[in-house]
Amino acid sequence: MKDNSDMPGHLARRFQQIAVAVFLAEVGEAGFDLTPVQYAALATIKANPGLDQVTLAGLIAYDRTTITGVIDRLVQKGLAERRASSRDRRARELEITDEGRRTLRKITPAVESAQRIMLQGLSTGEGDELMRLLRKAIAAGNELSRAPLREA
Amino acid sequence: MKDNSDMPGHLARRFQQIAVAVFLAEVGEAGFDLTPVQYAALATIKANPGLDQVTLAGLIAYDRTTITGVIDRLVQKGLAERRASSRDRRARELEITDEGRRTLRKITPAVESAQRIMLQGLSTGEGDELMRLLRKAIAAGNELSRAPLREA
DNA sequence: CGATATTGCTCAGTATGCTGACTATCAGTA
DNA sequence: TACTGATAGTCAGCATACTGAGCAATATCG
Repeated sequence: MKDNSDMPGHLARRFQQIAVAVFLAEVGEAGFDLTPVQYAALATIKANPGLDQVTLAGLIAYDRTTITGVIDRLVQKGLAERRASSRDRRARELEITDEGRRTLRKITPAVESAQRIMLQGLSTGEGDELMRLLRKAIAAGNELSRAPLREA
Repeated sequence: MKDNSDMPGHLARRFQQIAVAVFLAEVGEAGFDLTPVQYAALATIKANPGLDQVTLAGLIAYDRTTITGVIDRLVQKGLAERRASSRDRRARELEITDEGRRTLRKITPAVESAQRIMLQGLSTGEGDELMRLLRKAIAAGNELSRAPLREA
């Protein structure tokens, strides 16, 4: 039988597990309580003010049923707002709050530090190559998950 | 601001997301209802008969609080058995059942096919290199998650 | 215009994963 | 042997992720 470490699926799970742990550790040490998922959502809301939930989900490849709870928590923490859209009464327009902006700004060094730590065992060239290969594999498999990436 | 695709953490999450979807699709098409986590646990029980839950968790880098539920479901499906250990009354000895063995045997082609599909966008050499880099990054970060890999 | 299809969002249910706490048991030592 | 610490397992609680269903609103087409 194959060893676990010969299975890309197992390696994917393990790398993601470490990535989340490192993110939470760095961000927590900086005094913030934000998950990787919440961070990505908040940063994307800031970069695309007024976007709706489906568009947000597409931009970061989340399932639309997952995003509901994520935004609930961002709103509950006072970092984002959810408003009814005037153009489409089904949709919700998302905005970042001033506190959300402040949090993003202050949290950035910890987030960047976390990205470095995840790759700490690799040289710079190896880290770049890993990201390139991941991007390529992800692009080829984009449509295979229920939550594919969608351009704006 | 950095793009998502420059963040190893985001790429990790996305690759894992696709890997799970591909696994479930291939295994489901073969007529089985087994998650990647359940598969890894079952295969490891088969390879290490009578091992306890903490050892199993270490071998596949699961949290010990997660493994309880995973084994519950394997037992519930009739694929594994959980027995009290005679040497240590705190511990549970895990065994695969005949049906578990049958399931593993029949599911293997689907699992291997899933591993290939995850890397379908890469050449053979690139796939090998991706796995090498993931293994290296994971080895360096092994102790950073609550559920590090532990040798037998 | 009206029937139909599609879309945006939510919800119930299930399965990882984690934190932190707790019980029962075991191991080492004074 | 009694005390102390460590270990195996479970549990409650929270946060992703997914499936599948449903509701309300919009878009499309005959």
